[in-house]
Amino acid sequence: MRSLQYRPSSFKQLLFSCGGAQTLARIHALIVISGALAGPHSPGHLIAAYARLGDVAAARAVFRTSSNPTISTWNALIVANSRLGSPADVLRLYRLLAARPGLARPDSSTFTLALRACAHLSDLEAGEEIKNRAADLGYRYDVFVCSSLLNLYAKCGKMDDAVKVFDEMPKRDVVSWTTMITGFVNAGEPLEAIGMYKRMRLEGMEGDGIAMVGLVQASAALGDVRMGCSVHGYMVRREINLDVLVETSLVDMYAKNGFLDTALFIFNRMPYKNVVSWSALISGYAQNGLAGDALSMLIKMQDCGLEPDLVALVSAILACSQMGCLKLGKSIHCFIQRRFEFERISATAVIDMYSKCGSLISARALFDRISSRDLISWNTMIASYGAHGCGKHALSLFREMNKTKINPDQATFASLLSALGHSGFVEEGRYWFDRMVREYRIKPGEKHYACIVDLLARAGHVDKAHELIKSMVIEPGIAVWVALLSGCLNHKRLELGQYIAEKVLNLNPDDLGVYSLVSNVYAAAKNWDKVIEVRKVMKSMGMRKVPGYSLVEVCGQLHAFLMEDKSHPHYEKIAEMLQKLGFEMRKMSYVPKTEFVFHDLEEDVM
DNA sequence: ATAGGGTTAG
Repeated sequence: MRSLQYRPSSFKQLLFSCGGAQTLARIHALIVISGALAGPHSPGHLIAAYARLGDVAAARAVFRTSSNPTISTWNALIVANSRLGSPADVLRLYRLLAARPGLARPDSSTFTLALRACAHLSDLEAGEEIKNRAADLGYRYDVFVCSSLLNLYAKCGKMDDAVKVFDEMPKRDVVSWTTMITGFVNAGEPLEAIGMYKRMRLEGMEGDGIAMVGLVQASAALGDVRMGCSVHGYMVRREINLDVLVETSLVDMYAKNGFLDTALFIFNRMPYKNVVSWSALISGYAQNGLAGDALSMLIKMQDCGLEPDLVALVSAILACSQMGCLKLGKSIHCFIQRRFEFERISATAVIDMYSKCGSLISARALFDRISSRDLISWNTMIASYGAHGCGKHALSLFREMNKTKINPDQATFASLLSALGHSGFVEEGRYWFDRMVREYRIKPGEKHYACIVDLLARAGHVDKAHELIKSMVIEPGIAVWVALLSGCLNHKRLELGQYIAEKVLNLNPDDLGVYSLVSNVYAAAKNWDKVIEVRKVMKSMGMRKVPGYSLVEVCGQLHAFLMEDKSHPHYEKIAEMLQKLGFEMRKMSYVPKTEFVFHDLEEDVM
């Protein structure tokens, strides 16, 4: 370093390669001693070096020593603020320059930095102003300026405007293409994103790792693991560096779509993982119903010394709702409240958890605390009422929702119709189904038909339900037929029931409950050959599949009950209580339907 | 030599 002391032009290189704060301080000292700052050399590089280390205070201090800062010196200071994540300060500095032309003339870097700050703040208005100013100064078609403008539009949900700018660009590079790809992914248009990539390849441009992240996300959104896999292979073949972000997006793509082994394999081999990588895996487990694995991963993450972020905790909440772990769910909720700001997404997840764990009151209390509810928060609360058999509450909440600016979607109606059905509100159900189609212009899907068929069939309108199915535009699936079938059973329409049962069996259901219903229909019709046949299928399935069970949490302890399961330590007491309850219910004139149930079950429980 | 695009959740 001593030999460099008197050669100020070498400082530039030195500053660029300098590693730590201490080295930088020494170089700074040398620069001061050599008198380089007083000379014609701009302190921009020194400021930039401090910016790279995130030391804005030092960057500012150096800036203040400069008497006539050039635009690069200004830019260096702006970068320092940008690095620190202070977009408001970036804009403040930009405005200072814009307001006083005598200071220094903003260049492409200045505009780019300012536009990026606007994207951070989602400030379209400021962005437009900057864009116009940039155009005036001759930067209208600058690739950097345009790319940051594209990004601003994309972040503000203005893909139409982004497309306009993009199409007018005379030159595009990998960044501008990638901005469009990512923009479409985030806009929920993965097919458009893929289309962009194809166009890019047609123009002879190769994508890099960041572009691949966009494609991996698009594959994940489409549930197209084959495509995701080929993107993965492409990166390996082209020796694109698989950094944390790329690998995390791969873990997410595989995990989300049920390929948890693959996801875990990649995850385990990641040389460096961060909180986001862990969260991606945890959410993958939770989304695939592997609640236990999700929770044990959360614990493992903490054992590795990492603090779970909100995403990991929301996934853990999801796991709790699947397992009915009210106590754990509550404590995670408290943990979230202590550490994070009140936030809509996590609140909605917690509402769902409380509801699924049986605590409807807590769910509603939290719903009332959300000040700006969105579609999903409304849908979740309406579905909660439905699941608890509170059709009235679901309907009145739905009416309240209609007073807001948020329009119900197909999920809202699926929840509403199911709520009305479970409460036996036949007329209301038919009424809202009708309005959904006519007024809200929502095309009924499988779920809606299943709800309405269930509702009609339950109320004894089996033929009407059958007619509705025949009038369906989409191919009726298992759910619809099962709804009708169960109506047939309840109303002793066994001739039709057997015909429907046949249809259901032909669709190869994957659900033991469906076979059980089919078997009951045949049993009611005394078609014993068929009963034996179906039970055989069930038996072979039972070996492969985990049968459904109910869970209840008592004092933080989970108790699971399977069909015909006597393994619980307090089985005797429980059976005794069940008998008592059955007796009480009969006294209140409730007549349980046991006539179709298998004999062994009948003897055991009733 | 300064600047633009990237990972997880209801």
